[in-house]
Amino acid sequence: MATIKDVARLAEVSTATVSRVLNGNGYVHQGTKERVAKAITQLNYRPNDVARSLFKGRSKMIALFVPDIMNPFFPELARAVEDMAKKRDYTFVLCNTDDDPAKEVNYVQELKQKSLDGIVIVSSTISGDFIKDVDIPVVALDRILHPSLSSVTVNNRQGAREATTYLQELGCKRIAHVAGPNNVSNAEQRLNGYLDVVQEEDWFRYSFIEQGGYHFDEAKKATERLLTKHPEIDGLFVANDLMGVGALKAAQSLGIAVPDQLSIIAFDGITLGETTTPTLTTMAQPIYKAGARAAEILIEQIEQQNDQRQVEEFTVEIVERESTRRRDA
Amino acid sequence: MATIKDVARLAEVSTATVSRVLNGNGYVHQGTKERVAKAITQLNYRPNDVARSLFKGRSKMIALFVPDIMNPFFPELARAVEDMAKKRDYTFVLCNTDDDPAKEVNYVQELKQKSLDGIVIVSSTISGDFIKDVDIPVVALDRILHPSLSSVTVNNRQGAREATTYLQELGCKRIAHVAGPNNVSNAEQRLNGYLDVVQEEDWFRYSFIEQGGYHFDEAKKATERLLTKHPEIDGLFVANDLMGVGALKAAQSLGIAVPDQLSIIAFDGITLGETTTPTLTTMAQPIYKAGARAAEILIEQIEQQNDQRQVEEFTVEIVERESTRRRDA
DNA sequence: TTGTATGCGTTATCAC
DNA sequence: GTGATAACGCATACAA
Repeated sequence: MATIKDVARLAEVSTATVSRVLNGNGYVHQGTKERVAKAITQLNYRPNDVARSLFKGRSKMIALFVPDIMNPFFPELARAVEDMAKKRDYTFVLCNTDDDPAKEVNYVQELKQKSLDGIVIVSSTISGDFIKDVDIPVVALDRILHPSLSSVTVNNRQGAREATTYLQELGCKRIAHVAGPNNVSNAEQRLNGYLDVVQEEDWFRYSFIEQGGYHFDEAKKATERLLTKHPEIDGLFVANDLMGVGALKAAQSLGIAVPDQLSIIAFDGITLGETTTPTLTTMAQPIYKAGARAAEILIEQIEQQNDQRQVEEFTVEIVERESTRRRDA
Repeated sequence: MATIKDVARLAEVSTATVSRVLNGNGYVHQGTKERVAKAITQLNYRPNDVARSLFKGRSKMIALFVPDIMNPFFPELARAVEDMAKKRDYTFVLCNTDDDPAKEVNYVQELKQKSLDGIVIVSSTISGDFIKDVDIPVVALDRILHPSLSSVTVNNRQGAREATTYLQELGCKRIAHVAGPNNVSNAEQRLNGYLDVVQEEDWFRYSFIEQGGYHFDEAKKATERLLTKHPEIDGLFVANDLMGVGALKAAQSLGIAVPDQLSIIAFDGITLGETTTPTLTTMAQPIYKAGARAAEILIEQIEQQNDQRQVEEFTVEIVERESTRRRDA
């Protein structure tokens, strides 16, 4: 690989001048500029980003932390962040944290050694105190982590209210909820939204709620428990789509017809919900937009175009598919 | 961040000595070693990887190129490569190429400026001539790219034969194929495996084959065409699971019962096939193992533990689920 | 408008 | 055993 010295030699100028034309800084005579440009193309010269990083202390790299890219919610988020990174000339690093705080801290450590410029993080486990002391920009995505951080989320509580109300309007009389993990902010908000709507109903009891931990299998079992102990359930709000598919499977295994006997609505709007039979009604997030916006905020923060904390909340929208149907009166 | 100089000063030695204890190179007195170690912990010193990279010309980073992480085949591959990277102390960069040769070339360019150490690539579009001239190690995964490259794949042709034979053994008399794109090596191999089994059958005609381009929607349409023009089809081999789900949907929309009237078997073994109704029978690849092995070979090549080209082929295995059933005689 | 010199934080070479 | 010091490739402060 040619270096800036080779270019300087060929163009018969100093390296400083080459650097100037490279970065468009300072004055440089039109004629020499052209000589340098010619030398650059002749040698097919590309600046060494590592040397640049060393000098600048910045690397033009950002990372996305997700619990596990194999969870079908995250690929679209990853794609969005990567697209924005590329658009802004950043390299995209992906880290799977398994919701393990030790791994998260370890990643931060290693990436800082590489002068990583910033992190978009989806996490509920990392200590807020740790993350606020990380001295590079961090943007929380999908879940709130710490009040000092910028974040991009959706209106989970309101969305959950709408989902539950939708089931009511369909004519469901007994609406249960398969909840996400109780230490995750968005799961709590979805639970609260559900409670907002049903808590005052005379039939309501807490036994209409079961934990599904955002996992397919757990949700399937949770749904089986719900439908067994409360056969009167005719509507189910599930905290995310992955669990929603688990719920679908549970109903099937118990011989309960969806949507004829039971309407199911979930949350997220991932593609998975379009491939099941019946397809899954859901409160769809603008997943791609949220991911892209998080990356954009991060980059603005890195480049100090906008240094202050930003909190953005997108709106979810119902997507009616086959797993819900109006009940006959 | 503390630097090696700070450590040297605190331990009252030279930076050279600190470097020695850091890397375990050269002789250093036990006592000084301890002093240095103490200074390191006291300052919470971490070496600057950028400076190291600049000196060494290597970055301890590897990349994975995939067409699109949103395609459900790739997240497991990405996870595998990332896990192996982490295990060997490499940082993991993810690139979505959209099967666009220009983007691929551009990524290579930019990553080389960052001294990226190597690439695991899933691609059918990049020019083999270009990639063989990339002067860092490259390992092809899932698809063959160029004869000079190391690669990790599966026995596509044999797997396709087994899938087709399996349908025959089930009693299917007219077996059609929804094929992948015709410029992709593994898709061609799967098509050939199908042909190996059915080409000599007297009923066989090329109209039993339709292109699905490895896309859900295309496969759905292709299947509708197949089942419309050949209502006698009772067995379908689909070139991958994503398309298999599309085929399932097509059959449903035509009112054809799977597996009662039509048995469907696909290829890959991704999780998606477990969530459909009926679940999808498939020739399952050891996706995670293949990804991990590709990364391992890459790293061996980078670290010159094993410099020569490696070609590994894993074996696929049938996973019988609900989309196939023995036909009554 | 351009060149010289210095530093970014490491590692390796060569003395001592 | 240990310490100066050059070098990795670039960008900037300062001179000219």
